[in-house]
Amino acid sequence: MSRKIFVSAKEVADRAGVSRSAVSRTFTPGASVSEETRRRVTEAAEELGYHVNHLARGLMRNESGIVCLIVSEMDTPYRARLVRALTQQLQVTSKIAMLINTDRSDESVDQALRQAISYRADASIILSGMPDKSITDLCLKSGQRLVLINRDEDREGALMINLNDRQAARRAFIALLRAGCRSFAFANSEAMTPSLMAREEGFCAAGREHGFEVTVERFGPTTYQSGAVLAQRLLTREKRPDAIFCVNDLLACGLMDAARHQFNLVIPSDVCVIGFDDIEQSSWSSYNLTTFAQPIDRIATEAVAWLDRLPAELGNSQKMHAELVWRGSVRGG
Amino acid sequence: MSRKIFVSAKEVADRAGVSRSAVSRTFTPGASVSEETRRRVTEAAEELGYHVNHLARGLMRNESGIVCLIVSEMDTPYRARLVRALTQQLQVTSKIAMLINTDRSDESVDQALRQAISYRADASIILSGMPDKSITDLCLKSGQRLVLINRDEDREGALMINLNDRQAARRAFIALLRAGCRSFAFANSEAMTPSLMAREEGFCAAGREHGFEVTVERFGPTTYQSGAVLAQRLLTREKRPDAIFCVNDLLACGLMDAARHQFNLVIPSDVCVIGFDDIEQSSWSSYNLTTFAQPIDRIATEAVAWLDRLPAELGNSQKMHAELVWRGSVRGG
DNA sequence: ACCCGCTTTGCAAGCGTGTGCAATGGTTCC
DNA sequence: GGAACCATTGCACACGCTTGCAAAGCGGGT
Repeated sequence: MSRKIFVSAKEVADRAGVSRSAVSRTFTPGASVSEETRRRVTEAAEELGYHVNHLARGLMRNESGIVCLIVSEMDTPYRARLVRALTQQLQVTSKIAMLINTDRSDESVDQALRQAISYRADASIILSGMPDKSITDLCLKSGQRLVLINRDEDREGALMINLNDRQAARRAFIALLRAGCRSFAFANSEAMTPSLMAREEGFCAAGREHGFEVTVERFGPTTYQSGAVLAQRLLTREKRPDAIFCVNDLLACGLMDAARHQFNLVIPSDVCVIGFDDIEQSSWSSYNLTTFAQPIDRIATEAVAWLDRLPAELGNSQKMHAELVWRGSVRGG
Repeated sequence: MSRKIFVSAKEVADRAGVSRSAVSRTFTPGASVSEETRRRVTEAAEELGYHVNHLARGLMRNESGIVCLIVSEMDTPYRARLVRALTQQLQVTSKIAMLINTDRSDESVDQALRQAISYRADASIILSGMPDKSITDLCLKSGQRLVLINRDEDREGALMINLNDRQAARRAFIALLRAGCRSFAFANSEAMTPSLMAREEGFCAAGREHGFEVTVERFGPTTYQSGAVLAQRLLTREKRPDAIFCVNDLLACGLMDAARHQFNLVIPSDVCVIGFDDIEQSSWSSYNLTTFAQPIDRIATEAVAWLDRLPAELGNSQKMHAELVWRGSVRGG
């Protein structure tokens, strides 16, 4: 509760011998100020260490410059990279990221959006979870922009950025088929988020179309540890799969480690593996995992660019393409 | 530039048939409001979707509730975990994290602090880089709290949280010595930050005390890729080291992968490795790396707790203890 | 009936800005 | 010289909130 004593425009004005408006205008791009007064103001501001109060400015302009990033488990490699790309991109367009962690309860996405409203954020970008419609409606009605990344459910007025998960999954199947695999499995978590389920469905559908049945196994959260459990379940079947598509690189890493160290299998000769996300670890030589790269920078760029668009051109759905990155966990390639 | 139309306290007051003060008091813990009016106010607020404007509140109270996290390369496993822990802890004490990325130029830490001042942040927590003294002085003079994590340089009035890097490094040496190693190397990056250098110095000092010379090699940024290069340099020496202390787990992973896949060495029988940070990957069975765990949660808790302390008790330095986590990359244990 | 103390409530000032409006002063053009 | 124009500047109000202050209401004790 320390008394804060930031220097205000009034003090700068006094020191520079001008009116307070002059100070305000000096720091407002495009405002009318003579070269002389601008010089004197900036000088005085420099000496006093003056910085425009963005809280007050936001209050007046009705535009805070704040954008909320709502995310859970943000130390996950993929999420961390996305958060990094987003904050960076926001700064480029002179906005600033407010980070809200929704690790705790389920309703906390709603809680997070309430915070966003309280701080009069210009926009919220949701990377995890799905907020209630009532609260997103309130956001939109209040004039707040909303971006949903890989969230799938429809929200009129929001920007929705999604991957072509289904198509990528089909592509994965084809790749494994061409590699000579004949017994296919899909390793999923129990998170059941739309994009994860889309990958599962796409893979199974592709299998059926080619006359193969796909073994699906689901377990726990989408983590390395779950990958080990899934390996346990899949690789002990009497008909051991020779191709496993993992819903996620993290899972894939866990599964590969278990396959090698517990079951002494060789990848890719005994079993081929494909992942999703292209996290950094996938390129590490212990994994060398063939996987799908999300266009993270493009996602971030598009999301942020949309925030400055006029409401007129609110085309509200962007489909992104996940590119297959060939590495050593699939034969041939 | 969409017109925002958040609902204000005035509207709630009108609807509830009370004064604007009443509604303000309803949302101010500890203020004097009768049960009856509070009920009517909350009801009206609920119907209208009212949320206190934290910008305006911050302006009045001179306390924004905002805390800036200043960090570069935040998708690095260790940093990401720290950021997560900090945001979570901040939310627990009903503050909110503003995330500032300083990946770009060198002066951008200063830039970041200017942003923090502009948004009248109650505090700034610096995880990367070292700001100029003039700007930190301005922060402190303005009544902003400052926390430096693993930044080492002195800043009167700020809280500095550091690890016992030197001591941990000595501990690493002892462990390797006890494992029977006789040829020691230290793998460092060229980042040269105080804590990394402290680890190097501590390790070398311990070596000298026991009559061993430690081979030091430094290369590039503190990444997985650098680890591979360092492996190249260290493992091709005529007297190949049988113990390598890596400044960081990321480096260690890269080094281990190169040692195994390029040089066909077995860990720990051919060479023992110790890392630092205990990132998640260190526990993955491909690495199973003996390393030092930073007390991330405690760091976050202490940092955030300090923000609420009275200025009287500003003890400004906290030494944290990094705990050795025994895994399989060192013989014995 | 009166006074005292306590809780509740409204009024109004103020936080640090942005900006419309009118006034000022200078320059150019006829 | 006067009119017309333009850039610059200061005044004052607004933004949405908190909070000190005083007034109002109320109950109880004498």
